[in-house]
Amino acid sequence: MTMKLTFKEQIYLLAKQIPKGKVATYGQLAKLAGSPQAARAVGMCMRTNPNAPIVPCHRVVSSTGKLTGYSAGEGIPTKKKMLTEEGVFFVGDNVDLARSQWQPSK
DNA sequence: AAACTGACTTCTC
DNA sequence: GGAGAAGCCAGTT
Repeated sequence: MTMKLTFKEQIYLLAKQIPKGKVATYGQLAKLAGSPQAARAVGMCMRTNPNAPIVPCHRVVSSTGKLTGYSAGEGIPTKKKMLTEEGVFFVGDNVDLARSQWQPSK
């Protein structure tokens, strides 16, 4: 049978699929991974894993578009800067999800 | 194996 | 829309 990927493995695979200029919410990834209520677990995976270069965790934000946590650089400020550079739309300090949320194909 | 933790989400006021 | 409280999940100790 197939190798059962751990929850975080799936999260990483999904995160890597987020296109530049778009963002996904923790809950969104959780849902795509098969656990709609595991948004919290998703955040933890990002935090407990220093694989920043292979996983664009800066493209993952909260359901309100707020930038929560970021271990690299200056933290949130750096995260916002990176997203802005990629062309993500902002409304103040929050991402304009209406325009910049990733919409994966089914 | 149990308890604690946390980069979440949703509800109510 | 902001502040506070409760619920849920997987990982770590």
